[in-house]
Amino acid sequence: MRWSEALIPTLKEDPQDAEVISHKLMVRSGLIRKLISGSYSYLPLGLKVLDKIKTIIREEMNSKGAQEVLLPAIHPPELWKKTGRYDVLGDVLIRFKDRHGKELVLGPTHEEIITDLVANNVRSYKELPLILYQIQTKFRDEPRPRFGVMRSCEFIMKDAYSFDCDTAGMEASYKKMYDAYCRIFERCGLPYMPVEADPGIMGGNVSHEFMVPAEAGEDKIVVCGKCKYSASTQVAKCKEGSGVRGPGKGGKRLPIAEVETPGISTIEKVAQLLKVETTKLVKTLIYKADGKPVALLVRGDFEANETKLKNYLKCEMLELADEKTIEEVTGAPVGFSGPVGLKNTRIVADNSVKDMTDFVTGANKKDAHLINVNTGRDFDTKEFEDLRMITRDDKCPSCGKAIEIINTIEVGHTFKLGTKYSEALGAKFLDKDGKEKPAVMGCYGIGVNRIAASLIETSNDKDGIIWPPSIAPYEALVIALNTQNKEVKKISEDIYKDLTKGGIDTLYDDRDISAGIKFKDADLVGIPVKVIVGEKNAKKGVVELKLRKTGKVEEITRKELKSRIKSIINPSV
RNA sequence: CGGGAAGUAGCGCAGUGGCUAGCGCGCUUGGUUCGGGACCAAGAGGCCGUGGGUUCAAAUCCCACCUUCCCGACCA
Repeated sequence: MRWSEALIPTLKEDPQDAEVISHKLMVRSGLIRKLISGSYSYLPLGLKVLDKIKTIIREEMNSKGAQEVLLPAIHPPELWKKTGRYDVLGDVLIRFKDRHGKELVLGPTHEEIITDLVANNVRSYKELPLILYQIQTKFRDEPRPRFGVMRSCEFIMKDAYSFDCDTAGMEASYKKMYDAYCRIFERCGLPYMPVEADPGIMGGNVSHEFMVPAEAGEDKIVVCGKCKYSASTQVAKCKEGSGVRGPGKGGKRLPIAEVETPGISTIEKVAQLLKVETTKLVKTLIYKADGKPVALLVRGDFEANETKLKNYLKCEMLELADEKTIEEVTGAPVGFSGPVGLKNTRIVADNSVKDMTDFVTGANKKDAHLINVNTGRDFDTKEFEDLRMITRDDKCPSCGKAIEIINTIEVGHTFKLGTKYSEALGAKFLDKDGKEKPAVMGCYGIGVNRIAASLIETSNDKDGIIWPPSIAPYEALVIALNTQNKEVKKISEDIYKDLTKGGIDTLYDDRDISAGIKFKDADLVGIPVKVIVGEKNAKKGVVELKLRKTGKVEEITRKELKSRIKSIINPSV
């Protein structure tokens, strides 16, 4: 492609509405433009990147025997109602009506649709296993689209689904996809790490997230430098008693007493007023689990982990109770809840509360707290579990050494689904033993746009993007420094044609503008290999080859050029 | 949905009651340049987010709404 004919609107300055680096650089380098919040147009250069990522994904999927399909984006709500996700997804699911008044939804993901397809077309164990995938646009009404294409309402996802006769088969399919994912992210040049994660509303009990460490990441994971343990903070187990500043164990059991705390309703303020550490307080959080109130107790300095609570309670919907419910349950306004005297409410407690004695809680009474509360004496619960968020002071749940908590971007997620969808949608097959069984499923997602954004997030400098050859919009850029010079122009043209013919994806900057602009644009757009044709070198019969990543310069004859570039962009050949 | 910020030329911004709304970059034309965002000259380009109000007079003050960004809530 000739730059003079291409639509590559680069910008000198950061766009006013971009905050994170990848967003700024994607806009500045002419990859994307915003239409509305959470919805972006891909310009020629941006689309080329997406296409290269898709090609890598297809190659790796196909090599594992997965077959590509294309499912519709418009779905009937009935399928979503069958699995209950019509309600669970809530406002995220975009709903609308056609001209006949029939309700339709836009696909936020495709478990329901693919399972329905398999249910209608697969009858026998002989047709399994099956792995189907597609690369398609998903629609989600995100509560808060953010960071350019990192979290958008319309995005491209590669989603794959495996169907097997039994759990062992599913495990094998899962392994195949897991391996393919590692290959994909590796080939895209991403520093990724797979971590244990929570399946959330997808269902199933095991899932892995593929994370790219980046400051701008929205997710947090725990990593252990010693034993390589890594997990999403949502699921990372807290070793009992491993949080620092443990509660004062033992001691006397002092008589329970009420203290006045007018208008003091936060943990910090109560601790301040009573002149005690927040570790002497117990937070009481009232939740609604499938509509029923549940009280969760957590030591004052810890944070509740709703994922763990939800999994422990085995409920579909879990949300913090609203003010009205809290008043009904506790008889007091928000901020004064406590376990003592709670009626008709299940009380569950985090392990951090187990050994605490003489602690502080709300009194279930406006402007009052209780001191010297003791489990067993003043209230009771047998339900102690790991229900809090891990902190950086916790110890590695695997080896007990220090851990780190880092920000990451989720670029992929794989799930062992089991039979949740196949049962709900009737994806059954006749097995060898003549019995009808539901297919055992797995599902596997990759955010295609997110791969591009995460790469930029982890690979850039003050001048712009640094693409790896594998997903760069072009592999090489030929710069004719002075297009007015006949010789320079001729050599550049020849090189451009020669490289292109030789199978190197080449962009040719033939614009009649100053060299400085060409260099700045080249660095901004970040094409890995620059071939610079200037007057002086032309006379010497050489051209200059400069690498974006290292800045390394070599002078090279035109004869050697093609094979040298090939060895750079594809080292294995 | 709660808190905060912002909307003026394609982009980045200035203009806080006054007469024809500016600056830089970009764009067009002509000329000079040509190895890291060159220079000269002449141009084009604005419902000052929308609607209402206050005023002799509003980009500027007031109200409502829309849009965007950030933090939180939420999130596969």
